[in-house]
Amino acid sequence: MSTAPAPRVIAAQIKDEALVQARRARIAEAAARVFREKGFHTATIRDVAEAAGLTQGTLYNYIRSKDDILYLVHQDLTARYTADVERAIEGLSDPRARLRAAIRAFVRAMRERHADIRLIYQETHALGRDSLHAVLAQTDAFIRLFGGLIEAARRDGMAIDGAPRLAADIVTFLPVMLALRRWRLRHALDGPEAEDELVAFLLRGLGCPEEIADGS
Amino acid sequence: MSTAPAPRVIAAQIKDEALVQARRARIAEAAARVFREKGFHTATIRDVAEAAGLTQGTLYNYIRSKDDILYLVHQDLTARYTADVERAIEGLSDPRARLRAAIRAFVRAMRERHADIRLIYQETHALGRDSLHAVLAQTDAFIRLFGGLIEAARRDGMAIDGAPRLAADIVTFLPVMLALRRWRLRHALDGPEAEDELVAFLLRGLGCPEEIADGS
Amino acid sequence: MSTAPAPRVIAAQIKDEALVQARRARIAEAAARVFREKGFHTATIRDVAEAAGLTQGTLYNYIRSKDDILYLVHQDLTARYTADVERAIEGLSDPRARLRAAIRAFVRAMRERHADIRLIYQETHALGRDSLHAVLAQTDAFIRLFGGLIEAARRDGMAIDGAPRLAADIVTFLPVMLALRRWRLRHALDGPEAEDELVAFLLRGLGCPEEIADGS
Amino acid sequence: MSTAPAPRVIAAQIKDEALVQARRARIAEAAARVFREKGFHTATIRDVAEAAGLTQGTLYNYIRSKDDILYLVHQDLTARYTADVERAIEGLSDPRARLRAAIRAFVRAMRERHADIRLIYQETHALGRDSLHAVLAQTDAFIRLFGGLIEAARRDGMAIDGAPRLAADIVTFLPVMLALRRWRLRHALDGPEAEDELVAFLLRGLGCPEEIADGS
DNA sequence: AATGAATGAGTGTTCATTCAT
DNA sequence: CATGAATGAACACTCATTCAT
Repeated sequence: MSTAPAPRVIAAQIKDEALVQARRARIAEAAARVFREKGFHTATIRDVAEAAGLTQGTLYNYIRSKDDILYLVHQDLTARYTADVERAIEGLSDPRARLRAAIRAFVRAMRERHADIRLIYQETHALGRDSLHAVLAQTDAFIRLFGGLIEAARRDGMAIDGAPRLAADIVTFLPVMLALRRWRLRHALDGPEAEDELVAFLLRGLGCPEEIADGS
Repeated sequence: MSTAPAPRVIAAQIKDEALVQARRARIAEAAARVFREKGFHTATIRDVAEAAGLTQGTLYNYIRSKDDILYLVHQDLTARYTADVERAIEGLSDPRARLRAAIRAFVRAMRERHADIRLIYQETHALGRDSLHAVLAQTDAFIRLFGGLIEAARRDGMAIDGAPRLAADIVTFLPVMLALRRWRLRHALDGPEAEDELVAFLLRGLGCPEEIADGS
Repeated sequence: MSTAPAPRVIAAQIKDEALVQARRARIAEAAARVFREKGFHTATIRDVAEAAGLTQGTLYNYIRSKDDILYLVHQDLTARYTADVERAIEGLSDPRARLRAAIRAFVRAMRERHADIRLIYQETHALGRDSLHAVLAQTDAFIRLFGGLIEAARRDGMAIDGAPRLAADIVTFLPVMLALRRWRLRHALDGPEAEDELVAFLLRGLGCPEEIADGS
Repeated sequence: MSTAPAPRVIAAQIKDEALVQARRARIAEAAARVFREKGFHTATIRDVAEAAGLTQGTLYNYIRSKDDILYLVHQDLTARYTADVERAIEGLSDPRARLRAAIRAFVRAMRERHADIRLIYQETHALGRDSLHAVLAQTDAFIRLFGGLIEAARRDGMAIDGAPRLAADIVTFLPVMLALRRWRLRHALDGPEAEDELVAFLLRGLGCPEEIADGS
């Protein structure tokens, strides 16, 4: 429902649009795997092609450059956690319930998709100018999705007196900690407990601690 | 006061220890500049040497590999924001005041050192095994510094009922947003305002909102 | 009338001979266009196929290799200026008039077909062994055509006392200057004037300057 | 004495200017050899490096791109035949003698350096924009050198009534035939004979056939 | 201790050609 | 007879690292 930003167009040598879609999905998936393991710069096109079950030459029929691959990965991974959140609020109509569900879903996504999230935060800067803008636009749309949920909850009467203008940013950033601090949290506090604490912290910070009671 | 972790030892060709220290400081500073601009992988040893006013050959008298340089940079930048915080609480003895001052200082450091922080979060994964462990240990010590401050404040009677075990992590992660979301915040909410909102949010999240009143 | 050299045979996948002829004409024409713009090596088979309105696969039904295309182009372009000259002397029977008309026509062809001529002189060396021999034989026949015209004029009484053995070569080479030195002549001396000067120079060099009077 | 055009500057990684000069001379010489044999596009950087007795990496310390090498070759070969001509007129002061000597020297250079000349005429179009302009400027200067010689001879009283404005171009183009038509002339008319005929033809074309008598 | 030239393995990318449908 | 996806060998160029002076 959120206005999805126009994705960057990647030119292909292949005419069969359905084939292009399918292959690119496979490439994005395989590349994500490779990049997670070795990092974008260390990974070679050869690695990606092999992981995707394609030859180098064939790979280049579907993308134009290594940057295209990185863009494909970003686009795909961002779409995934966005879908997680959208799916979580799909049936709900109560604004407060929608916000709570969204936060929960996002927090969970950050924990479950930690490797993907780390990849994004590490390699976004390696994107070319156009790819970067497209990805940031996509991320921006996601953050604004939360902005809308918060605004609706407030209009519905929820008392949000904390960080009025930063709220959407905070809510979409703090949970990233579960991915970027995993090296530390894994040892200290694992699993869903961390999720619960984070959700509570966020709601309290927003100024609506009472929501904790009926959370989850 | 916090137990500083043993730094990784970098072997040098040069005997004069003072010279080694001085040169490495210059290298770290120059490399940080170069890496911020071009990223670690894109930057070449030549770039770093030139920026440091050394020749390539000379550079290699003080470091053993490109990874050493990245480690030097991490070590240096991490030490800087750590020092910011330590300096902020230096004269203070009241546990609550110490915690508040530390949070403030850290938030400010994240905003002012945004380029350095972004560099750290983007390139840490490029570190070699040993360098990575050393840097994570350093970061861990910093987080534990906050853990200690929080614990002290609690013992002093501060009501911290939010995220007891995650508190130190949250406090040392959320402000990073000022650096990593700068592409967005710059347009929305610039300068010290964002700092204030963040501090308030953190304190509220910790469960001690009354602290806001006498903040700063 | 001159004995046209046996052209190199290009094997085709297609049985319909008329279709093969038609397609190859289109390919030669399209390829010439592409090669003039980008050069033979820089141009891709894809470029040629597109320019000819064929797919890559179809293209390969009419030629066997990229070299075949280059040969087709050479063969075609050489035939064109040869036809220009042959057409110019078609109705004439007076040997001296025939020679003069041939020279004029060739000079004009070099100026008008400058792009084609440049293409020939630049890319002939890229031809494979067999193609090269075939093209050189074709060119040789063209030069011998002039040799015959000169010989006939001499037998008719024209005083040709200059460069008796090189005459045909000179006459068929000097005008090429209008194509290969176009980068310079365009600025200095454009259009038909250059043609006139060249013709006069050639006749004077051949030792029959009196021919200038009734030229054109 | 002629105003040499400013050559294109090629950036080097090496500081020792004398070394750069020496190496580049070797590279130009070796590359010319390789390009003559295989052509510019077919020759690889590896071929050139090997022929120059350098490793690939070292080669790139003295040039920036393959285009640089081609430029180096052009610049070198053009300078060679230019030097041939300049050397031939060095001691002479009589304008007519100077012109005659220059023509003779150029004709001889074209025959002796036929392989280099063919290389130039085949590969000039492969030069990049800047390189091309630099080379054309160099060639233009050479042609203007002849323009000056012709003008001086005319002022001295030599009757030049043929192709006044094209004279310099013709004189510097026709002899190229000895290189570009070598595939034909070798069989028909070899050695110095062809040279003599060409010189005679040129002088006759210029309208001063009496010069033939005291030629050579 | 400083210099800077040499090295060579490695990388992204291209493209002529083939062939199953 | 047409199509267009697949192939893989090849190539220009980079750069961290070494080492003789």
